Amino acid sequence: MIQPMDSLTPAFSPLYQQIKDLILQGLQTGEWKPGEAIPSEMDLAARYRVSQGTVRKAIDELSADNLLVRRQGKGTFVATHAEQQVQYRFLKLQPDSGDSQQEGPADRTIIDCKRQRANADIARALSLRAGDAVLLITRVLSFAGVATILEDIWLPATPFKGLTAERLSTYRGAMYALFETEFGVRMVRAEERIRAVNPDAQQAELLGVTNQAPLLSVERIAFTYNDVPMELRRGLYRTDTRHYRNALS
Amino acid sequence: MIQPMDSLTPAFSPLYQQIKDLILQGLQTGEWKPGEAIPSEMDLAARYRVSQGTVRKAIDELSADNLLVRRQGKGTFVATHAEQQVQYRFLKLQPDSGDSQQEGPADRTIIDCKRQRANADIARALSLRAGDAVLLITRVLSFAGVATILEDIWLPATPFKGLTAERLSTYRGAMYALFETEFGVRMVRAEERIRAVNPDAQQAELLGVTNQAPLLSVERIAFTYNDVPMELRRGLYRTDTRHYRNALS
DNA sequence: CAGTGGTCTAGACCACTGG
DNA sequence: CAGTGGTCTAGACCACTGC
Repeated sequence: MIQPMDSLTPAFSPLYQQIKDLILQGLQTGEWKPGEAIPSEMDLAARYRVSQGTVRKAIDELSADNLLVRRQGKGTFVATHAEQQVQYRFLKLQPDSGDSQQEGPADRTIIDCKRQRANADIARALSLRAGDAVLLITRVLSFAGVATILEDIWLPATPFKGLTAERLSTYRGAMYALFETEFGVRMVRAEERIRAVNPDAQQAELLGVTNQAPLLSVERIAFTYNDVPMELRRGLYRTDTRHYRNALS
Repeated sequence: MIQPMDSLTPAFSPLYQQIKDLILQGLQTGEWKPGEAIPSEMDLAARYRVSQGTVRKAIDELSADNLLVRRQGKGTFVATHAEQQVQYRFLKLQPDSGDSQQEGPADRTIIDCKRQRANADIARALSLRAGDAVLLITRVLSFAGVATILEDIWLPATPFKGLTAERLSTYRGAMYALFETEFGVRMVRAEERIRAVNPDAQQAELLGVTNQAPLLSVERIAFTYNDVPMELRRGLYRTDTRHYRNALS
């Protein structure tokens, strides 16, 4: 039940926070799908019996978290990885000079896609049990013809049942867009751990470098709604003509 | 002059944006110094002849940018690098296991602090002219007794006139806190470019690693108010027991 | 033109802090 | 207790979109 602020209620939360949670629920249950419009602020205000300003504050925060996108005059939309200007929203590797837009899309080569049992590490990262089934995708990204990123991607097998190397190869668009449209899994945020490492012989071969070449090791865990981890990525990045860019504030 | 919204005015901006700019101006001119309280929302509303809600929206955005900090019941304060829980606000290197808080403060050793003329690279990064005077500080940070970070820090000589190795060594607290209190320079945001590299012989020596050891190269430009660059840092990070952590959303 | 989000106001009341 | 920021409302009007 929606409750106005009240210090006597043991665990009270502001109204806008409750509205935020209700909207979030609509997103998780798929009532509103990525790319679709949610009801207008006035409609939501009527539905939840609160003022438009309260709904507005809830939507403000959700759109600050990149879960919703407001478009003046049109409506408020569920954020999506498809139909986005930038090809890779979470990839921070940029050319040292010039714009990553102008050089055209990366060339993606699937090396492998197989079913495995998760070891302890993988299971912990994905909140699974050791031995649970996972998919392991290995691929290489090349920019301007140069192999630059080699990554292993682990996905829990159940939500991604039916994903094949074939489907990955033929899909045009970001992998996260495919996850949305084919499996209903939307990645919302991610955490990365970065190190400097040397590749092993096989990795060096795939990236066309020696095994003394220093590479960036980027381990990413991506989360869907509700902070549920749905992907583990371990990438090796060449940084001889590119760099990982980060903004601090 | 403060203007309400009006489509006929050629370059109009929302009232709250104008208030935001006015507050920003007070921060830049030092009317309100780091750590101090700014006037209450009601006072500012009266001063600028707008409603409290409009002031509130301006402060909301400034505090989202980490320029102000709200404290319910007390007031709104100018953000500061001093009196902060975390020792290093911009340093994202964390121990692989455990908390960076519990292991105690880093040991800081100043290797060198000298006056130089900026070369083209340094000058461009700091928006100076080649040949302008800069300070170059070289230091090593050690965690739990292990030399982990070696960094060169370039500062424009004029605003930091009088900074010495002696002062840097004796100051207890973050370097950015010293910049605030002694030179009135507050760092507001920063950009980093990260690569994997090998050290040269001298760098390897200072970090106690071989010159085949892969290291993180972190180049940071820090900005004060108004996007003015005031510091260039080039750091080498050991990542054998630590990692650079980043949150993506 | 109607419908959407965006701005602004005035006023009420709540929650938190410190004297 | 007074003073601060935090929440919530109701209503007005502006700016943008698409029909």
